[in-house]
Formats: sequence, structure tokens, C-alpha cells
Amino acid sequence: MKLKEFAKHLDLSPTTVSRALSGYPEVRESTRKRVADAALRLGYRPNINAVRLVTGRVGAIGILMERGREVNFAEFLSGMGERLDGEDIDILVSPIAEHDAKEEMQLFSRLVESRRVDAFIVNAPRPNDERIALLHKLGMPFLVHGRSETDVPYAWLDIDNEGAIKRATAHLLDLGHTRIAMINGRPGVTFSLHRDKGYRDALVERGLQFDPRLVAHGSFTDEVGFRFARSFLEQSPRPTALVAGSMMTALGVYSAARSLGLVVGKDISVIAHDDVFPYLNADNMAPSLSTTRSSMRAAGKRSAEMVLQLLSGKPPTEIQELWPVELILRESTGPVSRGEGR
Amino acid sequence: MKLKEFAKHLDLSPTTVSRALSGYPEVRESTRKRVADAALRLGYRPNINAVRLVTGRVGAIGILMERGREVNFAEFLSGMGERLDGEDIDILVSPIAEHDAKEEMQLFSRLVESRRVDAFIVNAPRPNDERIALLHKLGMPFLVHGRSETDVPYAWLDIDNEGAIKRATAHLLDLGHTRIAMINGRPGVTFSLHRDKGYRDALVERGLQFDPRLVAHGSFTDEVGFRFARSFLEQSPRPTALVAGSMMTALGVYSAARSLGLVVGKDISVIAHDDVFPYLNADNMAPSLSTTRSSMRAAGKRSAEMVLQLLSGKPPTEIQELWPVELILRESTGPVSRGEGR
DNA sequence: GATTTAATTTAAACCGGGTCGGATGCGCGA
DNA sequence: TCGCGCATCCGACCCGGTTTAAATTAAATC
Repeated sequence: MKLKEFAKHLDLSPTTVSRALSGYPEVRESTRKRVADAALRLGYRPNINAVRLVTGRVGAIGILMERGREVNFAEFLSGMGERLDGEDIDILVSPIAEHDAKEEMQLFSRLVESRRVDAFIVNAPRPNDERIALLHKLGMPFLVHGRSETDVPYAWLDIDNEGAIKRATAHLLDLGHTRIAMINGRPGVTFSLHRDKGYRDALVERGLQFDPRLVAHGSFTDEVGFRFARSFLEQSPRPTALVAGSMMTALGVYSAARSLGLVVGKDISVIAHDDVFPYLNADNMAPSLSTTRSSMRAAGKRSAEMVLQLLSGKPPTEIQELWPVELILRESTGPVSRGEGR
Repeated sequence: MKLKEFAKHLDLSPTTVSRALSGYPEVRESTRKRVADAALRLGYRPNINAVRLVTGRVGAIGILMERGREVNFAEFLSGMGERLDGEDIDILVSPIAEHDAKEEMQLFSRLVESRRVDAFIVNAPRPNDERIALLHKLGMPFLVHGRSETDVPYAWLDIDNEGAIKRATAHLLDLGHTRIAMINGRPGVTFSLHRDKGYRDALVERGLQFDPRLVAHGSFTDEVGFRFARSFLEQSPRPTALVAGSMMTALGVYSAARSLGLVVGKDISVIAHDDVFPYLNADNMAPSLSTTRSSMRAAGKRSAEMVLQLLSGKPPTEIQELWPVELILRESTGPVSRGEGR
């Protein structure tokens, strides 16, 4: 059913019908009601492509899904959906493989320039992220989930990675641990840098020296967690505590500890960062896992909200939020055991 | 830059330019080249909304992301992306909460009727799934990931859940286990039903009786795995083997076993279904986990391919695939230990 | 060289709505 | 009664391309 036919049914002009449905004030209330009812009854719905052509809006927010970041990603999406439910805005996901940087940027350019979305969400930015520069140059509204160091003014939502890891590390120090290892995220991305800083600062404040052999970088998989944890735990002297970048990493760490006959929470304390997945709960691990916690879903929801603000014209520099991170202590952390530590 | 301006630059009519870029045969090769070069140089790109309006195609495949199914979902998406890379087709994700069925269907109807996508992928179908009926009624092309029992002819891609679980169960029986528990997926969805059938058939073929107290249904989370595994393992006589619906479930099962002082692979054999996540590897678990394995990513990739076939006019009934599932034995399965079993 | 035929190119008609700039009609005060 | 303002409604043009049908040009045939 097209607008014209539909309007004829109602003995009205297409103009009036269009306005009635879009809520313009110059339509009599009774007329509007009549139109709305008929639309429902006859199942009329404006052709979305026509609307988009004429309004210039696409009705979609774009987001890239990088291979290897799928875990948190789904939760983030889900959060976005919560907020976008009812708005007439879709989420357009472009999965991209981890090509080399150049190829990735090309793909990204194509995506942005083809204007299939009204705004973009950029994940896991790096300092001076090229993507941010490009989006800014092209005038495409965007929100960064995370932060970047750049001259471009931009909107962002980030969690306090630095503070979280600093606090976690400090807590382990308070428990008497002095050799604390960390399995961080991929090298180069801002959040990994922030976490590194938090870790170092905590050490420095206690007068301890940073030991590069105790820090590793990699993606958030059990594989990486297992491998690095093994190599850390085989060092001598052995670290007595370990900060893990994600729940998946922690699973690998637990396995590694077990494979070496070490008891988590006693021989080795573990704190991991938890994005709060509905399918993997720190409380259910054995022993239960101490975590720095921040809901990825909540971040997704809030991000959607912030993008909407962006689209309604609020300046990017007024759309910036830093979220605190909780530290939740469970069984995986304990005082350094006798004979270990300093 | 609009088509008209761009054409003027080239001293050609918009028609010819449009055709040159779309690869129609009635344009001289030299002309086409000239146009293509200029397009690149001047950065001309057809307005996507205009193209969509006139062609009637949207250039997007829709897929619903149900809360609670996020884990596998991201992998599936990623696979789709692999195939869709280069095609001018986006993935439109609509996250939906688990409302009541009615509300969910309404949302679904809105989504489908608004024609924002060219085709749909339906996940986790039930027998006689309403969504399938609706899509069929509306003439919207769709692919079902999984199967449904319905009169409607439809395209689908499914893994052989029944065969996989039957084989897994049979293997456990071969090892001497007679009390085998199963933590299946959500009740009501087809794949859970298929798995139930595989489980029962394996038992029946060995002349064993089905015991409803040994089967549970729930979503694929560690929480569910933990809870059900505990309750199974506290039964007397205790089951000596357990089939888990997912990797996450298995994590919960491992925790439950540990919390009861039972050794996986010795006191209790475990086989889980593995969708193959890059971040969670059955080999890295301690002990390593025996699995029925089928790549969700591969399924996503193939699904995208099948949708493309659908869109190019191939009849749905010719687009149906059942994938076999591997059974991979690792350390978590072993013969029933002395004193246990029958 | 005139006539066909094939190869290119183009003008014009859409695709299906939104919205600007008037119409139209009615009530009210002077 | 006339003029004016307000509440409603409508005609026509525009969004930016694709595609049909027709025109133009080049190549082929006799």
C-alpha cells in the first residue's frame, strides 16, 4: 500500500496523511485519529527507503565487530538494543577480520563514506586512532567506546581502567604480595595502556620497582591466559598474585595454576576484570573469582543514549563519561602464604 | 557529489554513468573505464538511499539477537561477515529482550513489515515457529538456523544435534556408564528436542530406561550448568557421566564437580557441545574437555551464502543443509570407575 | 553510397514519500 | 458586511538515483 492509495481511501491528500502520521500540528486532531486508525487497520506503513531518501537520515547506527573481540561485543550490542528499542533506529554490524591496519582502514573508509549509517561507534581505540580522524574529517557523528589521545574533539564513554587496575594491584600489595604479574589486553590499544599505568602507579606508590618480565599482553582468551600464566608461574621466584585482563583470561589462569598443582586463592591470588556476562559468573568459579567489575551491557545501553544525544545536536565535548569500576573480593585473593613473597 | 553533477563533469548523461558503474553491457569499455576512474578520483558514490528506493532492495540481512543467546551469536555474526565482506550487504542486528512470546512476536512483526531488510535469519526456532509462519505469509525471504516442524517450505541450515548427542551418549555407554545425566538447552526449542531424542535413542538401543530425573533444561550459562550438575551429583546413586549442552554449561559442571570433591574424567565423565569459540578452548580446560564440535562461525558463513542464494531466486526447499558433528575425545571422559555404575 | 543492423547514448518516466508555499473555509471584531 | 487571522488542507516540486523506450551514431551488408 502506497501513500497515494492510502490517502485516496481516506479522501485526503497525501500531504495531510503524511503530516498526520508524522505528528505535525496543522492537522485536526480528529483527522489525525482517523488516519492513524486507518493506517493500523489497512496496514499502511511508509516505505522506509523513500523516507530515508527524502529525509537524508538512514536510521541506523554502525558498529564494527573485530574478530577476537566478540565476547564482550555481544553484550554491548545487547545493551544498545535495550535503549534503541522503540526508537526507529537499527544497529548495523560490520564484522571485520583482523587484517593488517591498512586494509582495515580501507574497509572502514568505504563503510563510513557510503553513508549507510547516521553515526558510528568506535571500539577499542588506540592513541591517535586513525578511525577517529577519518570520522571527524568526514563529519560523521561518532562515539568512542574507550578513549584515544587526539586533538579531535570527540564524544566518549569509558570505564576507569587505570583506577580499577591500580586499586586491584594496591589491594594485592596490601595483602603482602610483592611479585604481582599482569596479563593485559592487546598491546597498543588505549585501555591496555591505561591498565599498564594503573599497575605501575600502584607499584611505585609502594616503592616497588616495575619488572617487565611480569607483564604480558594479548587478546582476551583462555589460551592467552593459560600460556602466560604458565610461563609466569614457572618463573623463580614465582609471582604470588596475578591480575588478569578478562574472565576468559582468568579461566586460562585457573587451568594453568591447576596444571602446576597450585591452589588459586592460596598459592596464587587472582583478580580479573569482569565485563559481567550472563553466561559466565565469577561467583560460580571454583574458587570464586575476585574481580574488577563493570557491566558491558550497561555501557552499550548508555552508548546508544549518547549517540542519540549526538544525533540530536549536542556537542561531542559535552558527551563524555568516565565510569568508575567496582572491586569485588571473593575467594581467589588472599594474603601471601608463608614462605612466599618477600 | 550527485550523479547529475558527476555526469556533467564527464560530458555524459546520468543514464550512461549509472550504467557504466553498475556494469551494464551496453556501455563502451573505454567509456566505462573513464567513468570508473573519474568516480574514484572525484569520490563519487551513489546515494545509498536513492538506490535502495528505486531498486527496492535494502542491502541488508536482518537477524535477531535474543538475550541469553549472545555467546554463540557473536561467532555466528562474525562468520556471516566473512562471507558478506565485499558484497554490498550489511547485517542488521536487532537485539530483543526475552519478553513474553506475544510482545516478542509484535516486535518481530514490526521489524519484518517495515522492510528494512531483504532477508531474515531466524535463530533457535521452535516446532511450528510463529516467526516462520509470519515471514512466509509476508513473502520475506528467510533462512532458519536450526529446524522447525512446519508445513511451510523453508530454507535451513542445521547441525545434526540428534546424531551428535546420540553418539556422545553411546560412547559413554560403551565406557560402561549407565547413569548418564544431560543438561540440555532451553526447553521447547527444536534443537533441545533433537538432543533429547538423540539421548533417549542411545539409551533405548542399549535397552536402558530413560530416567527423567537425569535430564534438565536451561540456557547455556555456567550458572545453569553449576546448579543442575550439583543437583545431579548429589543424587544417590550418583550419575557417573554427564552430557552438557555448551561450553559454558561445562564450566559450571566442572565447578560443581570440584566443589563436591569429584574428579572430572575419573569420578564423573563429561562431554559438552562446543561451538568453537576463539576465546574458550576445550583443550585448555583442566582436564581437557571431550566435546561434540561444530563451528558456529562456519555456520554463520554458510548461512550468509545461503541467504545470498535465496535472494538470487533459488527456491528455499533446495537450500537445506544438515551438518554432521564431530565427537572429540579428551581427558574428561573415561571408563566408569570401580564401585560405580552398575 | 544507400540501407540495415548493431552498438551507444540519452530524455523522460518513475521509485514513494516529505515539505514549502499557497489555498480554502470559518469565526469574529469593527 | 468586510477584512483579517487562524486552523486545515492541498498541489507541486524535490530527494538522487535506475530503467524503459526512443534517438543517435557507428559498423556491416549489398
